[in-house]
Amino acid sequence: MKATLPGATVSRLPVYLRTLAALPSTQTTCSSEQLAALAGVNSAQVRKDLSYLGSHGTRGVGYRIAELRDQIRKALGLTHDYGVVIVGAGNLGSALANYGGFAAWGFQVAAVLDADRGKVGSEVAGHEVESIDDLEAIVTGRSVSIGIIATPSWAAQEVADRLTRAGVRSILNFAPAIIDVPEGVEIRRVDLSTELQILTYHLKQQD
Amino acid sequence: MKATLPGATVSRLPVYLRTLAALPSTQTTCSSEQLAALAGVNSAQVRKDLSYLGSHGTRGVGYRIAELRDQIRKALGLTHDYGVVIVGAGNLGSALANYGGFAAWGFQVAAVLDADRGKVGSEVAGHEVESIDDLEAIVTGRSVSIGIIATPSWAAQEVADRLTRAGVRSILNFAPAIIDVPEGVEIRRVDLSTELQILTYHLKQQD
DNA sequence: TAGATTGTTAATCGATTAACAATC
DNA sequence: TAGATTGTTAATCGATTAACAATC
Repeated sequence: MKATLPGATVSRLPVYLRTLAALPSTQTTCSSEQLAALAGVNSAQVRKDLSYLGSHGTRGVGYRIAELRDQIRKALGLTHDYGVVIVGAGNLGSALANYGGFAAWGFQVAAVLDADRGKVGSEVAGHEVESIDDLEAIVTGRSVSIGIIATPSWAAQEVADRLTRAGVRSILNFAPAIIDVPEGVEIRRVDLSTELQILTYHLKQQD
Repeated sequence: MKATLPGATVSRLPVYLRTLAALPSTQTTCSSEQLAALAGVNSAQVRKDLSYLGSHGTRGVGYRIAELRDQIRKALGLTHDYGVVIVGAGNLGSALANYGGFAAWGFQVAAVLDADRGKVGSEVAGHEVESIDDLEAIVTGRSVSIGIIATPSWAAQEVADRLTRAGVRSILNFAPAIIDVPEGVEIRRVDLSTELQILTYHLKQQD
């Protein structure tokens, strides 16, 4: 396997993984053509992506599904569980905490934090909401490796600073703010209104 | 302005818009260098993106903030309001309905729908949850142009089919499913576990 | 004028995809 | 063998960015 995969390939691997999971369990092999159709991409792209994994399909046959699934999981680092801390116990934080898909992919919610004392102690998705004051202790003590920011925008940068100082190197930011993080920390942004605004651009184009 | 903007430019425009909004109100012009630093991109890229808009900055000075904001809004089609229907009143649907940023950018939640009769009639973010049976009537009657799918995966395709048949041409899909839509319908996917899995890839790379 | 900053070119980089030899 | 499908090449496409003339 190549030391680093192209970024576009990395972002398609999860899609392939979900596509494979949706295949009927009677099927044991799968062609790049079928995978491409289900994932909505080009079949040459599927083959190229998979070739980066050192995944060896069989010419004339296709890829063995079970083997391919394992290779993708390994490439993505999904071979063990990751502790996740959700910061912000509002509607979004609660929705995330309740998200069933977490555990299925090896993500364990280690804690749900909030700055609002009124929320601390209440229950969200089986987790007692804890105080953001304990962020550092929780990150260290519970081996948290991923932080999810579901706070208001104005609080996002400070939360990110505290997370990174505590050793978190991967952050998913749902607040509509651009956040600076030190070198070596990976941050991804999921922004609802950006998505909506991209949609409106395309709506406008159609008129 | 060019008839169509490069895709990458379209997805950066919302970021510029938010960056401009965060600038101190005493500032009236802004250089590509400053905008780039705040948005986290290259300044040549900012200038290129803005040149597509026919936006004319002033050499030696920069861009007039108010004018630039209006041009970006116009380019994105944010000059009028859009009706949005949220399908699925679970945690995620509720979080979306409660999302404050909607109205600020001209998105009006026209309805929140659910298939569960137990949820119909309950209140979510000031909206009485309505039955999914009325989807078509609501889309047509309330001029809905954007559909948000916040249902379980297995229901996502059918909801998309019903939305597009009712005339919706822009869909934001939060269900972790690949959905087929007819030509001319724009669909964007926001997938929490894909984002997390991309983060784990980078975590793995650092070890 | 001198300094600053745009708008645009041209080079580069990375991603996509058609095509096909290799081979099961 | 004949048919199917991979793995990879090479062409193409689109996006990024350094550099700088234009010009406020």
